Amino acid sequence: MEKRSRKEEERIRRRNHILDAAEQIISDVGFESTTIDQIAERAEVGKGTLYLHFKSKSSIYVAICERGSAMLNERMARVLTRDMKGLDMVKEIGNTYLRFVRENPQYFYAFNYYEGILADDEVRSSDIAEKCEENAREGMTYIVRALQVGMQDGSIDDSYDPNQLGVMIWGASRGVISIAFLKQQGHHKKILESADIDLDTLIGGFIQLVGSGISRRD
Amino acid sequence: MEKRSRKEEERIRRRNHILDAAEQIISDVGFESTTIDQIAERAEVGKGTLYLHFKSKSSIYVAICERGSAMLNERMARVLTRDMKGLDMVKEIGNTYLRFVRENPQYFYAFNYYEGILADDEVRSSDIAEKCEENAREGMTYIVRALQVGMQDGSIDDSYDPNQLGVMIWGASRGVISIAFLKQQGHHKKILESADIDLDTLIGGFIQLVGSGISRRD
Amino acid sequence: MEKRSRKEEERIRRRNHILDAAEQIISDVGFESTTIDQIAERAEVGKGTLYLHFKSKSSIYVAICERGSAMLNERMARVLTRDMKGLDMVKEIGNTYLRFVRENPQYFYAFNYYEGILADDEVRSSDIAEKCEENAREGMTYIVRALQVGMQDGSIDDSYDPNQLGVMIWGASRGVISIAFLKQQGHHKKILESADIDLDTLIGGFIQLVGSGISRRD
Amino acid sequence: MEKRSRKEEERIRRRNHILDAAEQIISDVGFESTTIDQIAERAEVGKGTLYLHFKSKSSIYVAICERGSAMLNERMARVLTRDMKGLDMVKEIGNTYLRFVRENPQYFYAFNYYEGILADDEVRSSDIAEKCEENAREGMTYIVRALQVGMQDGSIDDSYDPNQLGVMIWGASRGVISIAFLKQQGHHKKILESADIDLDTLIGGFIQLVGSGISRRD
DNA sequence: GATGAATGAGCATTCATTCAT
DNA sequence: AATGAATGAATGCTCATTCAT
Repeated sequence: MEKRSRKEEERIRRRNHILDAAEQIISDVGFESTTIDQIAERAEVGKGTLYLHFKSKSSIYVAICERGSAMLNERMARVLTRDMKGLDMVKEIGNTYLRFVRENPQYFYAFNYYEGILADDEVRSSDIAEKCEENAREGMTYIVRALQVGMQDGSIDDSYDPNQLGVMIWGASRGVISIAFLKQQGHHKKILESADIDLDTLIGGFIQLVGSGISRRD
Repeated sequence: MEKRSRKEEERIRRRNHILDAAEQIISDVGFESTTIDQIAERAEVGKGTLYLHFKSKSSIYVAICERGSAMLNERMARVLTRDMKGLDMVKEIGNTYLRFVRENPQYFYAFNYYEGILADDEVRSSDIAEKCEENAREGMTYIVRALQVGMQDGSIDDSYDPNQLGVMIWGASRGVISIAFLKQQGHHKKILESADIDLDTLIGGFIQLVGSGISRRD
Repeated sequence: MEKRSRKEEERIRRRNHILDAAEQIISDVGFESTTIDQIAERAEVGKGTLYLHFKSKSSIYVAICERGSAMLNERMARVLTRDMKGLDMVKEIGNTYLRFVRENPQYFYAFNYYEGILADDEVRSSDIAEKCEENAREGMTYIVRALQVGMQDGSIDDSYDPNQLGVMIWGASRGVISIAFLKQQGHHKKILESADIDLDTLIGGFIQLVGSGISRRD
Repeated sequence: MEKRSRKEEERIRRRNHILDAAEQIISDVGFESTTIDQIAERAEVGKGTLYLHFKSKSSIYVAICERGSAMLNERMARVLTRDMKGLDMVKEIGNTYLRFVRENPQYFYAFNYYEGILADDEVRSSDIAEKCEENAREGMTYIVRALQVGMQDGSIDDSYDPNQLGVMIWGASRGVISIAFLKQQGHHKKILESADIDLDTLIGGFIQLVGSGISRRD
């Protein structure tokens, strides 16, 4: 059993090594223009080796999404264990999300690109895509749970449907962070510079805006 | 001058005809898999003719963005002329945005795709990209103006910076609408169906959420 | 109309030029190991140009078969116009076949390879494959007609079914010529050299054998 | 010596096991698309193990030919031991061949494929290819022997050279059977269906044709 | 100006073979 | 002996762009 485990471990290490390389290349040149050759070269493995671990280029991308969403979920789950009002939990989940994408921008790009990949039915029905969907659902749940807690403890306006509210917050957060990232890349310079905005201020303000929108008014 | 003008007019008509064709193809098969040949065939012009009007495939995409953002701006500008409270103006701009992307989904995809294209320096520094940026800035301004009106007439909390708030609302709206579109395409089924959400409800709720967040509390 | 015709002519010339090149390469290295790049290089055209004229590699092969079978048919048809007994016609068709494959060995390889290509449904249902089948049917008919003539003029035993007999002769000829070609390539050396056989003697003997088999005995 | 023999026996068993697997796969998917991985999996051995027994993929194919031709020879040899006229022996050898390819179509395909493989000099000079050639020569001899018997007992026209006649009959038989197989696979439908032909009728007729061609006329 | 034939760099993927364990 | 992970050369095909007419 010892040996079996060693082998399996090595397999996973190799797989992660390839994903690391892929993430680096994607960060450098973007999803669209990343090629299999580049990934193989960066990972210092043969091109064929990639296909031992992943069925196709798309499935590498999906695997990156899976890895990223699992990491993010882990962090968000931890917020729910803390002793605070639901409203603060929601805000804290927002901050967690922000920190995560700051530290791991490649995953943010991956998440955005993910939907485009799923056009391929082959990929869509794969185990890894399934897991990816499940992760997304789970992440969504953390937001909804925090909202429910807040509605229960009175910190959040309970006239909203928590599921719908969760989706809105999820989508809106993606959008705002997306804008913030565009700025980092130098896009929409005129707009964003005129507003004198940095990532933290923008997201901070947004969390406050949402917080204000959902908080109970007495 | 008459003849010159006639010629120029014909040029613009032709250019718009090509863009129409490109939009149709993109609506049918998506941005990534649209080819120059398809566009030329649909436009009923030679492939070479495309290159008389556009420097590259990317520049066609940028031109579509430009056209779309100009159309959107026109509609948003009209909201500002109406006699209503600033808060309602903001909401109405949101509704205008929603109606626009419902009626012209191809532009929504185009806006999202646009940023990816800008990686190409050649495109980035083109006149048309410049105009595109200018349009985005202008659109942004309409939101800011509505916010300023609201802060002045007392319907909107004036403790926010209107520029920052504008960016947030812009980004958040994009994100929420993006989610709604994903649902239409059948993505994230598990999450979105569990929340029992349709486009109108989601956006309506979101506008209410933002409205609630920014409205002045007495 | 003049210009139109010139264009079309050029197109056909180019197409035939590519087929010439393909035939040469196939003669040199065999069907299986011929690559698109080799054909393009030999034809002195870009790789993409090949795909302007042919949908796929397989369709180039089918086109070669079509060209070859059309040429062969033309020659066989001419035999039927001659003033001779049916039995002699059959023998002369055999000799015509022999001369054809001697002068154009590449077509013999092509015919043998043809069936393997048809596995691809895409190719199988193409216009060119259709034409190829039609040519094969037509060629077969020439043999059957000669047999019918012979049965009518009393030179051929009319107790056979001419259609069945035609298929047999067709198949047997293919087989014998195939053996003869193997010898040319140095295969089955031991067998063939021990029999001290050259192509002409072998085929000549075979034609005599068949002739003897089908001739009427009084 | 006992132990040595045991080992050797095991080696041969393993070798044959691999060939069995290879034949099965080839029957299923055809020669061209059979892969080493498939063979290894079906044989339930590691891919590397294949290379302990066979130098290359081609040499597996050659080994299949060797096995098949040895089996066929065994059957044909038995015909020669029977008490019958030479002409009937020839016909019976024909029938034996027919029965063999009906029961073992994979060998028929293998024989046809064999020549293509021999282009590779490496394979051509191998021991196993040598043996294959020897088998073919031996099979040829059985036909020649039967012809000689017939010429001696007066049932076959002795104006032919028996070696040449043997080659013709061998080649022609291959050709006719090949046609019959094509029909089974649905090729040349138009031709073959118009002749209303089944395998047995075709081959039966062919044996009769040859028999008639070679039989002595008084 | 308008055309579309020609181009060829670029790509994802396959698979026979090797070799360290 | 047996294995199977690793390899990378090789391949068919695409498509944005050019340029001679």
